[in-house]
Amino acid sequence: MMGCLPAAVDWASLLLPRAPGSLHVGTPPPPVVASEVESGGNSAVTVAGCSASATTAGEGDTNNKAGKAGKGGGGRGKKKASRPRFAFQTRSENDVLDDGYRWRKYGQKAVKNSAFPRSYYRCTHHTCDVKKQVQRLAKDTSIVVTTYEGVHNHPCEKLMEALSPILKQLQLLSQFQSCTNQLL
DNA sequence: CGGGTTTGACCAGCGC
DNA sequence: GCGCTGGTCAAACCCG
Repeated sequence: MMGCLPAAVDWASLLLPRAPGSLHVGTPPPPVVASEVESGGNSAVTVAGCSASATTAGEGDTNNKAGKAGKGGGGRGKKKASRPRFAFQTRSENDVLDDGYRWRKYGQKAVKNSAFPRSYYRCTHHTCDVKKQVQRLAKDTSIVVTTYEGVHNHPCEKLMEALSPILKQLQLLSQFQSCTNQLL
């Protein structure tokens, strides 16, 4: 794919505890129509918790009313598991933002009120059952809505690799602060 | 050849 | 109860 941590995503800010409305993890907040947060020139990330409907689109209708021919193979259904779920909008040319994890696409659906299909991804890690949905906003096609479901139960090498320099800087900074405190 | 993507079909939830 | 819609499966296909 591409490099880790594209510039379009302010991952550092995502990882930090933020004010209410910025990031919800695991708690089903009220329906969110998140406002955009410009961070830089070309990047915008909006984090929104979501309980049921994470998409807000408003036009088009390209659903597939597939004729249901009888064929063996089915046998699944949707589980309404109340897993931690959160969504955020990214202004990006790429539908799939590289968050450091490896994802395998397992489906794509044309959803109602959206000219763009919704893609379904699943974490390729054996023990991990995290899913994510990716969809472009019909209103603003430059905005990609990514909905994560579940929490990774394994480390992300790429993410840690990317964060290690930042962590080192933080450690140095904390050391520096403790030194200055002693001097004062 | 193995892993990932595409795509058609099935199934269940929900609204009317 | 029925139809619509979203979510998922799995075979076929693609690519390194």
